[in-house]
Amino acid sequence: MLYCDRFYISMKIEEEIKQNTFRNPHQKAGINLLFTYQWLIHKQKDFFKPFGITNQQYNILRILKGQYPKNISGADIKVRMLDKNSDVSRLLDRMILKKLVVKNQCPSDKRAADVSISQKGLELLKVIDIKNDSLDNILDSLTIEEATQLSNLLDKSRR
Amino acid sequence: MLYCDRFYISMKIEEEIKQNTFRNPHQKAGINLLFTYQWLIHKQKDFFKPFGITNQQYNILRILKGQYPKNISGADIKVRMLDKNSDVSRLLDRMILKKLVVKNQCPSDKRAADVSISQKGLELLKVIDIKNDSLDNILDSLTIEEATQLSNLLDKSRR
DNA sequence: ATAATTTATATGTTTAAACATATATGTCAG
DNA sequence: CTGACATATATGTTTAAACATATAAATTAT
Repeated sequence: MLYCDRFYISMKIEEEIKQNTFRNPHQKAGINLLFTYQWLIHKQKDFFKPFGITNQQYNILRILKGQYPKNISGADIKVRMLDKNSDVSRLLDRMILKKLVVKNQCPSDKRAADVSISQKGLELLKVIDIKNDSLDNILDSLTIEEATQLSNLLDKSRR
Repeated sequence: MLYCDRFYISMKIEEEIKQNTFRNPHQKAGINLLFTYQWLIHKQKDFFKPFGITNQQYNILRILKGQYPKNISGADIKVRMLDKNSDVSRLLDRMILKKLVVKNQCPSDKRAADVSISQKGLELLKVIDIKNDSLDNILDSLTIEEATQLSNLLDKSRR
């Protein structure tokens, strides 16, 4: 966590969006989820910016590293992604331009792609991993128990 | 809630993104938050689509209705928005084209805009409000206590 | 009063999201 | 084997997000 953030006073969602009443606790939770996402995603964006990649690109690198040295298809990447509506095809195009990933036609299914992380991609992840703590620590005002509880409530939210 | 959803079996985040291990509970909570946001935002997008507006446009309509019949400036809209990085200027342009909002120059501060919801905007909100339940009910697998708890944990997440 | 600074909004540009459609390969029923 | 359908990916187009910069009015300092 950045030092200056220690002086940041946390605000409730009511104050953050200057709205004092909500229809019900469910509406409030939903709005808070949308707001907190924006808060988190912008923190993450700031974190990734010096490395020249976006959140989604990092997400793909992580997925590919998890499979390394195996190849994986674009469809397989998609089911592992956080945003299932991602345009994987063009996301990969941009990452190929940066030489972070390698793509070939899959020999056993000529429709599919064989995608894997490149040496350069692995090295980038290694550099990012050194600073990983500051990524995880974005949420460290929660205790371990609270983080677990939050995750469980989010699972339950989706039915 | 849609009838067909009653047959949907909720999955934990591990299954949803096919990732079994996380660095720590905080990383897991963060990933779950990003994933659940995507789940929620796409549900909401589907909800708003028949009305011809986006989530952000609805958000602005709500804000303007909250002030109605008072005018409010673009900057004031921004501090009330869920996404503080919104391009309010062009968002309003699009809504003016749809005749959902009205914008004039503020006489007491000629830099500022006096924005208010139009009659057409109010009527649209009225139609949407009738179906509001299905918006709030997106999260109704949570009890009232859980929804409150989730909201509190989200507040705490942001320090 | 004037220059410097801040604030409110607009605009230009690049990149990505959203959505529909196309193409090519694979699978399966008959 | 053939036709119908499913799947994997690519591409075209429209719209919006991201970011920098510009303009104009208001505020502040000197």
